[in-house]
Amino acid sequence: MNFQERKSRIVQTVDERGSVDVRELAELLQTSDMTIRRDLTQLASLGLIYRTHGGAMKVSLATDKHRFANKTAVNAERKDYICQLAANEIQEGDVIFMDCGSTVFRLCPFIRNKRITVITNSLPVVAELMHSEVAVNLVGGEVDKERQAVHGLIAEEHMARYRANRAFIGVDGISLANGLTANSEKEASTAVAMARQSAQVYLLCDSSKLETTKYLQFAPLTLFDVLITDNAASPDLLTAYQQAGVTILY
Amino acid sequence: MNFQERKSRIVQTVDERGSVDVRELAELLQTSDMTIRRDLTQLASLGLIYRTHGGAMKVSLATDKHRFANKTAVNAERKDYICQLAANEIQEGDVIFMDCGSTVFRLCPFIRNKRITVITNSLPVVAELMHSEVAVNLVGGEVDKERQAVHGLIAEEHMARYRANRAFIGVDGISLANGLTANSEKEASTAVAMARQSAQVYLLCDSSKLETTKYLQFAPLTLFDVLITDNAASPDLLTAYQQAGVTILY
DNA sequence: TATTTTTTGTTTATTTTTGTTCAAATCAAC
DNA sequence: GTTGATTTGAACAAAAATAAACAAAAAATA
Repeated sequence: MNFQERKSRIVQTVDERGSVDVRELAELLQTSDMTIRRDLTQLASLGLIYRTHGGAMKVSLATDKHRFANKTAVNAERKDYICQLAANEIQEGDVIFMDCGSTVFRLCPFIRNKRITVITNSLPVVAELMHSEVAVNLVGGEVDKERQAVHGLIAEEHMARYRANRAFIGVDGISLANGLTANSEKEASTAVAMARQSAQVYLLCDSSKLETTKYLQFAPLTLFDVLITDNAASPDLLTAYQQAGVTILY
Repeated sequence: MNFQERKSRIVQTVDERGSVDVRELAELLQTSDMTIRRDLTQLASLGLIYRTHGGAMKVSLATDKHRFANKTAVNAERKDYICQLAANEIQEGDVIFMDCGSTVFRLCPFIRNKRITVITNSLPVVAELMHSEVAVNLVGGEVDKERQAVHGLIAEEHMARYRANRAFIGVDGISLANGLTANSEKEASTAVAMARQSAQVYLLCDSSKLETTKYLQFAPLTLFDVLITDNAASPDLLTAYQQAGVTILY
């Protein structure tokens, strides 16, 4: 068995079974774990399979969300810490925008009992606030099933009709050099639209996202007024941001 | 079983069953409670599930659909018969309005696999069509928590932006003498707004509602083009309606 | 055949994931 | 409210998987 053949059999096996682990493949193909690992790394870089810790999966089974889920430690505590800070900023009677990011979603439990109005394009946020004290205004337009959110032209027109006291938005990446970046054009334009209509714009961003850059550069750091992050961020980094004129809460 | 697969299966199980507890999952996936808890925290932070004390729930508008579902159970067979007739009217490529009535909600299973666009103000309809072939356009505006729907000025403006081939609307009462009547002003005005924007308007109305009158008289019989009802209606009654110029499908 | 290149296997240190224990938080029933 | 049972997450330890370095084997080339 030459190594081309071995690799094609790996792809075949992964496709058949959906997922396999290194040990199984080594057994099946009568070779060492290390060789399998090397093969998997290579095949994954070609996009033929999706590499997991301990094995591999069929690409189609690993949705974007799961792919993200499988990445290292998405710190729930950090997000909750951030959301607690964010919730403290909210006043009774406020009208606030909430976008469809996963960090922003976690804000829901902290505002359940406040007498405020939330304008959002996120269906999970609506579901979460359905039985709460909060008055909800849902942004209309085309439903993006993947993100469980509403985006697009009509959605932006809708948002332009309202003025809010605060907007809470998330980003995929933020850096001093490249400003705010995102993985998706849709989320980016929604964030901008919400920011435009709000007196005070809060960026919710856990420290792991600081100084990371995603493919779409969509706004400068001046889009928001306050960056809320967690206390795991390095002090040097925070100082650098402050010197660049960014107000930080942590 | 690698850990990515485990997380996929957790999400899958939660979606299937609606809710599960930590112990069950640990048993099912042959792992420890702590591992399950860690997975749940992570998945929850991504918004894929909703973490509860002791387990997890499906994040979906469907979470509190049971109340609505109970309402739909009244005259279920008649309604399904009506919906089947309604679904037959729909062509591939159509754009249709669906309002927030319980009869109209039951149309969802019949259109899951059609390549059409649905414009609706009903959150249960959106939840139901989230995982279907149908493209969904959600009407924006203030969320009416009691009816799980969107109503109001902005909602009507939103609907006025679109033209549809067909509208499927429900009413609480219909009679030759009083025309269309409703229990709620909100639902009535939505129905009228949808009718105005559609080439063909279908009224879905089980026979128990024929010749009943509710408190709000909101439109004449000419609002709609076709009345779809069930075959439990008395022939005399149907004849009377036809003589009054109503097109009936049953 | 000898030499180079490529591929594979082994060892080791590092990283990631999992399991256990225990104090604190949460929930439910009173 | 208070109590008591259950659930939780933090800390730590154990297990598993990984990548890097290097050596051995196989293949390609001269």
